[in-house]
Amino acid sequence: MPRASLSRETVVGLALRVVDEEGPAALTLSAVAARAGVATPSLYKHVRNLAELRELLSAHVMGEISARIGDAVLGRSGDEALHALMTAWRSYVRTHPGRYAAMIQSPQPGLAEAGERLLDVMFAALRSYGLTDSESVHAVRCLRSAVHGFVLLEAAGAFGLPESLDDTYELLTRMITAGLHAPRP
Amino acid sequence: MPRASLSRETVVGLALRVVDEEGPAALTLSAVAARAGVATPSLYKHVRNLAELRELLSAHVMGEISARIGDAVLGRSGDEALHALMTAWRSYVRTHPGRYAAMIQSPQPGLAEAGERLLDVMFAALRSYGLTDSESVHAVRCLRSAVHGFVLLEAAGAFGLPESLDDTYELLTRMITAGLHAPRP
DNA sequence: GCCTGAAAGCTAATGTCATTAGCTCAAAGA
DNA sequence: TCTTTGAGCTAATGACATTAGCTTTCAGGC
Repeated sequence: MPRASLSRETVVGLALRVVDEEGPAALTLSAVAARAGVATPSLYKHVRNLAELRELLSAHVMGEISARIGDAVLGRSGDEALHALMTAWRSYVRTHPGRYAAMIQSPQPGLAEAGERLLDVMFAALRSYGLTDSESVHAVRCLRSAVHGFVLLEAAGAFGLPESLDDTYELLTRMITAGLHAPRP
Repeated sequence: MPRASLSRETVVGLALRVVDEEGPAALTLSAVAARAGVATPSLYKHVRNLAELRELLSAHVMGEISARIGDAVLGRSGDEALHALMTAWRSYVRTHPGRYAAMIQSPQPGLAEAGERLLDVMFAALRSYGLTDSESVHAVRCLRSAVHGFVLLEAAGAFGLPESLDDTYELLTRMITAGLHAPRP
C-alpha cells in the first residue's frame, strides 16, 4: 500500500477547516485539495464525491454536538439538564458557525446513525421529566426546533437589534423548560 | 424601447417556479433562462448576477410570509393571534417548501426592508400582551427562532418518527404563548 | 412612413468546479 | 528482488457564472 499521506478522516478534517475559515459556500473539492497539497481528482480516492464529503462532514458535526451536549447533561437532571444542554449547543455553534451552517439537515442514509445519537442524548436529557414516549418525541422536536432556529439565525447574524442575545436565549430556555412541565393541554 | 418580453419581476417569478419545482439547489441562471426561453447572458439585462437574484427572491418570499401572517392576525389578539400567526407561517412553508429553503437569512442590504416588514407584523401580533419594547424584542426573537427552526426541519423531512407533526406544533405554540404571559423570570 | 438611439437579446470567450478515464510510481509483502 | 496494489497525477469533458462586444427591435420625433 503506497503513499498514504491522506485518509478519509484527513479529508474531512480539512473540509472542516475550510467551512470554519471560509464559510459553507467555500466548501469545494478544489479548496480541500489545495489545503491537502494534492490535485483535486486525488480526493476521489478517499471520498466518492462532494455530496459524500458533505455527508461525512455533517455526521462529524452531529457527533461533536452530541458529545458536547452529552457531557453538559452528565450529572444533571430536569430544568438544569435542559439549560445545560441548550447552553452547550449554542456555545458549540458560536465557536464553529460555518461548521454548523454546513451541516445537512435532510435525511441522508449516511446521517442516520449520527442523527439517532443526537436524538438519544436529547431524550436522555428529558428523562427526569417523566414524560410518556410520545410526549418525549414532541418535546424533543420542540427543543430541537427552538435551539436549531435560534442558533442558525444567530450564526447568520440575522438578529440585528441591540438587545442582548443571551437574555433572549434565557427566555427561550425558560419557555421550553416551562412547557415541559405540562406538555399536554 | 425594444423587446420587453422579460422584466426583473418575470425573472424572479421564473426563479420562484424553479425552486418550487426543483428545489433550492436547482436555482441557476441557466435554469431560469431555459424557462424564459432565452440565452443565459440575457438575464444580466435584468438582474446584476445570481447573488442579486437570490436576494430578490428572498425579499419576495419574506413579503409573501408577511402578507400571509399579517392577514391571519387581522382581527385577533393575544394567544389567538399568536396561534393564527404560527399556523399561517407553517402553512405557507408546507405549500412552498423549496421557496422557503431558498430564502437567504444573512442580512443583505436588499433584504432590510422586507425583513423589517416581517418583524413589524410579528411585533403587531404581540401588541396585546402588553410587553415592554425590550421584552417584545426578546419575544419576537423566540417566536421567530421556534417557528423558523420547526418549519425548516419539517420542510427538510428531518422529523422521521411517526408522531403527529400537528401535535408537535401545537405543543410548540403553547410553549410560546405560555412563555409570553410571563416573559421575565 | 423614415431615422435614430437605447435597450434587450445574442454569440463567443474565459474561468471555476466536479467528475471520469487512464497512467505512473511508490512501497508492502512474498 | 519482484509483483501487485492503491495513492496520486494529468488530460479531458461538461455544467455554470460572468464579461465583452455585436445585432436587432421598436418608441418617438421628423
